[in-house]
This record gives sequence, C-alpha cells and structure tokens, in this order.
Amino acid sequence: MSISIEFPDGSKKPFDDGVNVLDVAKSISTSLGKKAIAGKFNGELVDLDRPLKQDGKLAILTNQDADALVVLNDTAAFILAAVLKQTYPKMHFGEGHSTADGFFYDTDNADGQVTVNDLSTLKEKMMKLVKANGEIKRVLVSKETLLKEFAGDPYKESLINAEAGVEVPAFQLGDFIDFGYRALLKKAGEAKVFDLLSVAGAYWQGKSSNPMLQRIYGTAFYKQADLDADLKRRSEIKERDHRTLGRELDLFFVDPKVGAGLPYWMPNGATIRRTIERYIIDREVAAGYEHVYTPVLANLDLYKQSGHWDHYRDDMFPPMDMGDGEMLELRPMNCPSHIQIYQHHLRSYRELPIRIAELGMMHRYEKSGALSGLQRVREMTLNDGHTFVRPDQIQDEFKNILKLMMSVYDDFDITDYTFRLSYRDPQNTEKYFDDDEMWNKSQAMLKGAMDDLGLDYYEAEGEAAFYGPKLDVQTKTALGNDETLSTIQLDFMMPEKFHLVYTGEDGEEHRPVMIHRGVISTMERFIAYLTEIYKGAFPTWLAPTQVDIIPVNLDLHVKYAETIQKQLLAEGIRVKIDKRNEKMGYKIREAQTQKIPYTIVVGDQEVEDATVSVRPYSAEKAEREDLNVFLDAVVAEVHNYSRTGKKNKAEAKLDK
RNA sequence: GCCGCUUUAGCUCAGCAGGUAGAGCAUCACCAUGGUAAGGUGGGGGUCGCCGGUUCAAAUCCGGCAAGCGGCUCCA
Repeated sequence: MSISIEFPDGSKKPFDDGVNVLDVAKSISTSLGKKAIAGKFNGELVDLDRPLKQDGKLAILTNQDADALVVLNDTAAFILAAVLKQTYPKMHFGEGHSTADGFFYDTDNADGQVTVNDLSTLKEKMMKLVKANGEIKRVLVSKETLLKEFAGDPYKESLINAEAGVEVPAFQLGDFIDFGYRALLKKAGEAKVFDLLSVAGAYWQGKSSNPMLQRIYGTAFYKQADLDADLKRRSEIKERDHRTLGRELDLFFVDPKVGAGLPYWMPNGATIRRTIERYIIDREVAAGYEHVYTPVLANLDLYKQSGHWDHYRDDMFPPMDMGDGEMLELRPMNCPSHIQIYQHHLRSYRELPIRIAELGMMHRYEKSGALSGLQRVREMTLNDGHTFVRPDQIQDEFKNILKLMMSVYDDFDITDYTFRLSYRDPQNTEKYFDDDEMWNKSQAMLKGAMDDLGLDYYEAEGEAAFYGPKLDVQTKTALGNDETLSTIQLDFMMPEKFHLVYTGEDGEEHRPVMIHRGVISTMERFIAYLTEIYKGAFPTWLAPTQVDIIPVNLDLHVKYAETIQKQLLAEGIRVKIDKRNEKMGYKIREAQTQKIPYTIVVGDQEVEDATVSVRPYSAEKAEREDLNVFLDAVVAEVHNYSRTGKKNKAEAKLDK
C-alpha cells in the first residue's frame, strides 16, 4: 500500500503507508532531514516519528517556522516537568504546554509550593538535563501504564481519563514520561535556549471553585539572540506601563489610604481627560446623540428591575439603608438611568432612533485582586450611550455606531485592534436572558452586519452580556492582556423589563430595541491605553503642556518669552515659561523627559528677528522658525488631532 | 476573592547574623547667569505599610491585616 503526500509547493509524491515524517523530510533532501523539527500534516502539528497512514498535505517545519516555536516551547515545558518530577517526587501536575509567548507548567507540591526563589535552581537542573542531550521518544502507552506512572496524582489522573482511546500518545525522556503534546523535539539538547520567568497561581482547569496550582512560566527560543531580545522586550514593558508613566508624567495617583481603586487625577492627567471628554462629546453630538446628566445614586429597586442586582450583586457596593425603608445604591451601570430619560416622555416612531449619551460616573466594587492602575478601578466614568431604535433600524444604527468608532480611532491613531462577536455560552444558558429565539436572531443580525461591511472578526462564545450579544473591539495592554476598547450591544431584554414603548404609525404601542454602546470605554481605561500606545508622548492636541518656552537669560529674554506666551494662550495653546534659575541644558532635559511636544528657546537672536528656536520632542536638534509660522503650525496640528497634520480617513473608508 | 512575592524620604533603591536609618534624583537656600539632555556648596525631610507578639532592645525575627506587583477567576 502506498499513500500520496502533497507538499506546500503543490507537488505530490507516493510513500509507503506508515512512513514517518522524518523519512519524508530526508527523502526531499539530506539537509531538510537535518533541519526538520516537526511536520504539519493536514494542518495538524505532528512530530518527526509520527507514521503517516493516509493521503494528505505535509509541510516540514524547520526552526524558521512560527509553529516550530510551539514545538520548542512544548519541549521546554516537558523538560521542566521532568526536572520537577525528579526534584519533588511527591509533586502533582496539572497542565503544561506552550503559550503565545512561552510555556508553563502547573504544579501542586504538598511540601511547600514552588516559589520564584526556586527558579534558578530549577533552571540549572534543566540545563543539566538539556546538556545530557537525551533522546525524546514518541511512545504509545496504555492508560493503565500512565495511571501507574502518575499514581496518586488527581490532576494527571483526570487528564489521562479524559484522553480518547485505550492507548495515549506520549513522550519519553529517560524514565520520565508525559503526554498531551502534539510534537516535541527529538533531542533534549535542541531546547537549550530558554529561561524560567515567574510563578503565579492558577486554578485547576480555570475554575475558581477548583484548587489553586502553582504555574511556572518560562520561554524558549532557537537562538540566544532571540531570547535576549525577548527578555529585553519584557523589561521594556515597564517603560510603556501607564502606571509608571502616570507617575513620571504626574498624571494620576491611587492612594490606598484614601481608597483602593479610586484614582485622583493630577492637573496633567485632568487636562488630557478634559480634552478627550470635550472631543468625544462634540463627536457624539455631531453624530446625533443628546448628552445628558443623571445621578450616581438611585433607588435599589431600579437595579432590581434591570436585573443588575441579580447578576452583579457581588460586584456592587452595598446599598445604603436610609432608615425609612429607602435603599439607595451607587450605580454600577448607566443603562437604567437612560431608560428613565426615554420614559420621561411619550415617544413616537418618528423620533427614533433616540440617542442618549453621557459621560456617566459609575461605581463597582471590583475584587481587590482585580484592581490595576487606571485599567481596573472602583469608580469610573464611562463614555456611555444608548440608542433606542425600531427593529427595522437596528442594522443601520449598528453601522452608524461602527462608523463613529472607527473615525474616532483614526483621530487617536489607534490601529491595533480586532473585532470580536461575543455570543452567549450555549453550554451555560441559564446565565443569560431566557429567550432562545432572541439570541439566535440577534447573533445572526450582528454577524450579518459585519459581513455586510466586509470587516474581519472572530467569534467568541460565552462573552456576551447577560441581556444580549455584542460586538467588542479588542486590544492589548502593555503587559499583553486583552482589553475591550469599544462595544456595541444589542438588547431586547431591558425594553421588556421596563415596558418601553413608542407609538407606531398604526397608533399602537410597539417595543423599541436598545443598543448599548461605548466608543472609548471609560475615561480611566482609555487614558491608560493611550498612555501605553503613545509611550507617554501624547500628540500635541492631548499633551498637558504643549509648548515649553526657555529663555536663555532670565533678565534679558523673559519679556519676549511672555509676548510669545500671550499669543499662544490667545490661540488656546497650553504653554509654560521655565523661569527657574537653572542652566538651559537642565531645562531642556526636563522638557524632553516630560515629553512636551515643543520646546522653544529664545535668546538674543530670536528677539532680534522675531523667531523661535524650536525643538520638537525626541528631535536631536532645534531649528529656527518665524514665530508666526510656528504658531500657525501648532494651531493646525491641534485642530487635526495629531502631530503630523494628517486628516481623518476612516469616515471616507466606510462612507459608501 | 485565590496563589506567590513585595511594602524603608516625593521618586528609584541600599541597610536586615536584632542595638531606634543611608545614597542618588527631587525639594529649599546660597554661589554660578549659562545657546539645546543633569553646574557647585550647604540644609531640611522618614515614629522603616498598619496592628500585635518574642526580646533588655525590632526596619531587621514571628503572627494577623491592608495595599501594591505577577498571574488565575471575574469584568454589565
């Protein structure tokens, strides 16, 4: 019997049934046989020993392929486990494998958990094992044998029992055996470039009701230079972290003595925030939204009616008992407030869509372990809006919102994001509003709208709100954690619960649909995000101080500096004169470390011919410019929401 | 909330075989009046996160709590 293997270049070759991947690689060329790390057979990662028993497409992976890194990191995880087993014979093991940027292994040790202090010893032992360069063999073993191998280990036992079939494909190095990998390197010595990074708790199988294991994180590469670069990248994350920059640039602080998760905005941060708030209100008003103000406190009944109390009680501040039977609640969400606005008048079908928006302050009692700088706080101001539409207006309104969102991203130079369609979890429907037809219909509606617009997205089950599916715009923080930047949520439930109606053309009452949407998230989270993507160098229109004027000589040039300041202030530019009794170099250094967009120096030459010496942030040197030219350029830049004077392009893109 | 680690001056950090604290930057004063990334000298500033225990004596050892950090869970 022979099988036909197709290669990436489209060519096909016959092989004996049961030929292994390595032999196929060798048959192509000796060098490929040497370089081969694993294969990809019909899209599935396979190790070199794997016998091929059917026709299919095969790609031989070398260390140039991205998937080869998966094999390497899986191998590193395997070697770590081998060392752990040898070091702590009583240790129990959870899962362990490669991740997007490294590998991990979950452990549970009765005689004291592994801590960061143990990592260097473990690393040394791994190095030793790697140097011994033993062969890693693929073996098929019975579940029985594996169960004996991991006797007394409840986690491994459950993993073994979860395997399909009687025999489990496993890998063996010396007398250590482990399973759950698709492909590993053939020689332990090939996994010599790695590092152990950290230890963190992780629930067994990701369930918080399960015991917590210790997860050991590491990363591995084929070349030392790649590892060095990666370690450097990890250490540079701190320079981009909004908490570090927030302190350095004096944007905000959180002081546990006056309240964990309750940020204080310093003048610099407040300036950025105010600028963004004015911007987004203007954009939304221009897009047909009516901005309102509603109270941060409401009768608890409001949240009982909306369902928030039922679903999120644990994450809400406890109600205030006013003593006369009234219970007041710090609002955790604005939607019920905007529903009150809608209900305050009788609504006609002619008015819809009605778009209500607010920079609404909310309070949520986030768990202490979840708090993080401005990214997770207990008091936040949400760029919130609710549009009330007729069912036939849903798709159009969805597109309107999306258009606004992308246009706003353009003004902030936000380019790194993905769309996620968030559906309910079909395995766990009791968490959600109970109406199968509604879910199926609205999920299909969202998908249809995205397909219509030709936008790429991925689908995620279990990420919906309890009242409806949503489109989330996902991005990443400096640390690489996922974060929702914007969201559009379809809601058929709240209108039901609050008996919302409008009078139709037929004179009858009809139920509107609510669309919840947030364009720039909360002010807190958005500014944290911007701080990270700009690395603290805010574009001119957002920068707390836009121009810093440094007079060469305090006696001779301050007057001219003040004339310039007056002119800039008249144009609404945020400008400061550095009148401190310090040397120029000192002031320039500080202006640069504070990432002020423009530092201008004025001395005799500038006074004489009405110029300024301009040094933009991060520029190596200054250039002299006519004062009026500089002024016009800065003003234009601020109006274009940028530092480069470019115009918004997203609107044109979607405006078809 | 859970696991691990951490908490000393405004910031970054040192001190920790137990004897009530140091550096650099910042701040203040004085000198220097300087043309594009830190000029010099001097001064002030901390009940060492909080509470309790061991001890003649605790920043240092032990326990509890809180907060921060890295994750996990959660995130309307």
